[in-house]
This record gives sequence, C-alpha cells and structure tokens, in this order.
Amino acid sequence: MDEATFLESYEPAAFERPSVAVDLILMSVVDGAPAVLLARRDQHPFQGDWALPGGFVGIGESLDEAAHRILAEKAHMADAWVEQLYTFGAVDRDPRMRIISVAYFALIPATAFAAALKAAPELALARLTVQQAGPAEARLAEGEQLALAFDHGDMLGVAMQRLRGKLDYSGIAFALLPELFTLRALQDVYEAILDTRLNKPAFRRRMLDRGWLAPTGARETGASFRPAELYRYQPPR
Amino acid sequence: MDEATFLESYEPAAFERPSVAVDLILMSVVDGAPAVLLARRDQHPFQGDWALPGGFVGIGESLDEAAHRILAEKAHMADAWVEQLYTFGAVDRDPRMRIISVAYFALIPATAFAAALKAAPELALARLTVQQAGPAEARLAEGEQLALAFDHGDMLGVAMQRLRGKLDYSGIAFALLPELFTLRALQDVYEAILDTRLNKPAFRRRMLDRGWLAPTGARETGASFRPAELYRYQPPR
DNA sequence: TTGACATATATCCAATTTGGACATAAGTAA
DNA sequence: TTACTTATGTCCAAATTGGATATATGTCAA
Repeated sequence: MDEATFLESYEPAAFERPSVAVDLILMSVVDGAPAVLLARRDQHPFQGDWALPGGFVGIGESLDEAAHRILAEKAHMADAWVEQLYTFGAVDRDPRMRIISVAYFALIPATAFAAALKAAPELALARLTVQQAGPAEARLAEGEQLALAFDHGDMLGVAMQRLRGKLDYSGIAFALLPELFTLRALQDVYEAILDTRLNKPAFRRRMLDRGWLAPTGARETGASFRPAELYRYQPPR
Repeated sequence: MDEATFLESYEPAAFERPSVAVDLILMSVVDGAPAVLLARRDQHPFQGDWALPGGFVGIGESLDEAAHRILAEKAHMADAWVEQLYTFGAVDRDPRMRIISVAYFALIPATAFAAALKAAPELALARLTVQQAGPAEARLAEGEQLALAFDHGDMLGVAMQRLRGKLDYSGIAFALLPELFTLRALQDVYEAILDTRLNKPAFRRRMLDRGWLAPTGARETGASFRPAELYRYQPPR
C-alpha cells in the first residue's frame, strides 16, 4: 500500500494519535553567559524539577502560531526571534502519554529578558553550560544545578549546538542584542555562545567587512571611559 | 494556568489532535547533481503530482523509528544516514485534515540509489535545482519539471539548504559516497551540493589535513588513465 | 614495446585572511 | 591637567586559500 492509497483510506478515528506540543527555549546572553528561562513543576511527574514553558498545539493553529502564542502567554512578549529547533519524539519522553514536542527557541535581548522575568514571576533564570555534544546543564546564579524535567536537558543541548552552528552565517547574534549596540557587546555575545575568547581587531574587521552593521554616529553612554560607537543591524539585501 | 497544571488536567479525549506523519527525502548525488526519489500520486488531492514517500507515525513508535520503517518499506533499504530535517505544521498543508509532517532526509550513495530505484518501481528519480532560498524544483532526466504535491517543494528546498550548511563541518558528504571513494568523487559531491566549482589542490589539501580520510593503498579500477587512490571515511574520534 | 593521452598527485608562489602586538584617540574622574 | 580605561586604527607575521605548473602513473593504440 503506497502513501497515496494509505492517506486516502485513512480513517481519522481509526488510529490513536499522539498529542503535539511546543516547548519554548527562551534564551538570552546575560552577564557573558547563555541563559534560559525555566518554570518549576509543581505536579508529578518531575515534580520540583525545572521545565521549559510549553503547551499543546491547537487543531486550528500552525506550529509557528503555537510558538508565538506560548511566547505571549508565558513570557508576555509580543515579539522575538522565534525559530523552530528540533522535534522530540521518543515514545516514553512523557510518562503519562504520547506527546511529540516541537522545540522552538526564542532569542531575546538581555534587556527584554529582565522585563520578561519581572512580568512572569513563575519563571527563573538559569545559566547554561554544555559539553561539545549531549544535554546541557542549567544552574542558578548561586551555582546550584537544576534538575531538568522530561528531555528538556537534551533540548537545551540541541539549542546550544544550533546556536553555535548558525552564529557565524546568520543574524542570530543580533537577536540577542538591543537595537543599538557596540562592537564590544556583539563580541561578548559571540564569546558567550562559543565559549571562547576572540581576537578583538580581527573580530571588528570581520564584522565590519561583512556589511551587516550600520554605524549610527551615536555613542554609548554611562561608560567611565571612552564610549564606543553604536551600530544597528542591517540585514543583508 | 501554567504548563504543569495544564498537562495534569489534560484530558486526552478533550482536544482534537492532529495526525503526525513522517516524510522521507531520499537523496543522493547522481551524475554530478542532487537527486531525490519521488512517487506519483494516483489519488486526489494532488493526483498526478509527485510526492515524497511518507507515512503516519505509530502511537508506539518514535519519530526516528518511523523514519527507518518508511525507509525500509518504501525504499527497501536497511540502512542509510537518516537525519531529522524540519517539521512542517501549516494548518492547511493537507486539504483533507490536519497533518503535521516531520521531514527526514535519508542520504544514500549513488550505487545504493540505483538499487532502490530497481527495488521500488513506483519511485522515480528527479534532479533538484534550488534558488538561494525557497522551494526546490524537481526535473526528470529529460528535463520535464515535476509538479510537487503538498508542501514537498518547500521540504526539498529546506533539505538542500541544510545539506549545504552542514556539508563542510559534518560527515554528510561521506553518506553520499560508497565506502571506498576517490578524492575526485568527494569533490564531485561537494560541487554538486554547493553548485560551484572548487579549486582542486586546495580541496585535496583541506580534506587531507582535516584527518577524516584514511588512505587504503588501493586504487580505483576501470579508469582509462591514472587511477586515483581510494580513501575511507574515518569519523573524528 | 613504445609513445600519446588523461588524470592523479606534488610543488610552488601570490593573494587573501587571520592573529596579535602596538600606537593613538577619546571619554571620565580626581 | 593628568591618570586611567577602553575604543579605534595600524602594522606585520602567520596561516590559509587560489591557481598555475610540473611530474607521476595508469590505459590504450600503433
């Protein structure tokens, strides 16, 4: 029986269907380290553990729409760089029933991140650390490692890897910065995500030669030393 | 109501659930161009158009398992480089009902590709052409452009972009080659996927310096000129 | 057996990119 | 006015890449 035949003869009620959910990885770079917002679970399973905010996908709602809805509901944010990450479909990833989860990340500037934290008091900020591959670890500012619910550690690991892979050829870094930013702030984002130190003159040269940065003529304020010029992201073409 | 509460109170029967399918992008590089296997639809909707082989995900089956099952059922192949690509979840992507489709690609050496074509006579080989972004176009060897069903053109476009992005830092190219291959064959795969010509000495140098290639001492046969050395892929670490 | 032929493989150098030291500029604060 | 700190600009060496060219090694035809 080929696909077409199968689809035609498919009786919607005949097969048990999985539920489909979207989990949101609300990410930022805070104080030089990748950070994520987590919610503490107050019910079993994984009671007391920390989980990504998420929700089920409505029958009349696209995956992208679901991700944006959850962004609004859980983080009270109207806008962010939202991008589908990976779909997690292990049979036993939720012990209660079959749930397939489409993970999205929402990249948020540190400033907006702080606002989201205030607006959504049930969320906590955790710093992320990852190995080359594998799941990520989340820690509170005090250093306490958080137990992660479900396969959310894997999700965070995949998110960090994707971020690293796309950092250099996409505009992802700019989604983590406010509209106006200095070259130093941009380099800080790169260094936090890649977890390395970069050569400053070479970095400036590379970024400026790329042509994605528009100088504004304005300068940062509040520095007790020479203020740096502020740039704006100008997407290619 | 936060996620935990929602999950707990969730009544499986209370919400209408989407169906979840897996579509397989069976890819290879044939005669210097990316190629894919498609099946002609003999039913509405999109009757007569060409579609990727696919199927629904069983309730007791992971997404990866479903992809491998479909690979076995539709392409009669036991093994291939199978990797999740992207999940397509537009509400109206299938006019009959809500189906969320997780696209996978299966990368197949040209030799095995020919065998799959023989074993599965309902499949046809099409060459792919893509723009920088957007959907891909599929053509028969004779040049005839094929009408693609559903959002399968988008899926092929995303597949090509992913392939290009991962080509240089992953072992993806080797999944498209037989176990033993020459440096020229490797370069042909690169050139087909990137759709550019590459500098030969620089390419050889880069590949050999990378340390992923183990020379075998053996040489190709059948060439009417100096035969090249055969290499084997040796995954890093 | 020999030489033409086609491609593999090696070598070399120029062009480009990158790493990193260093000098100078431009603010704040005492 | 001066010390201080970081931004910005400059320079050169090191590494990488592009590309031309030479040499090696097989097949094939005479």
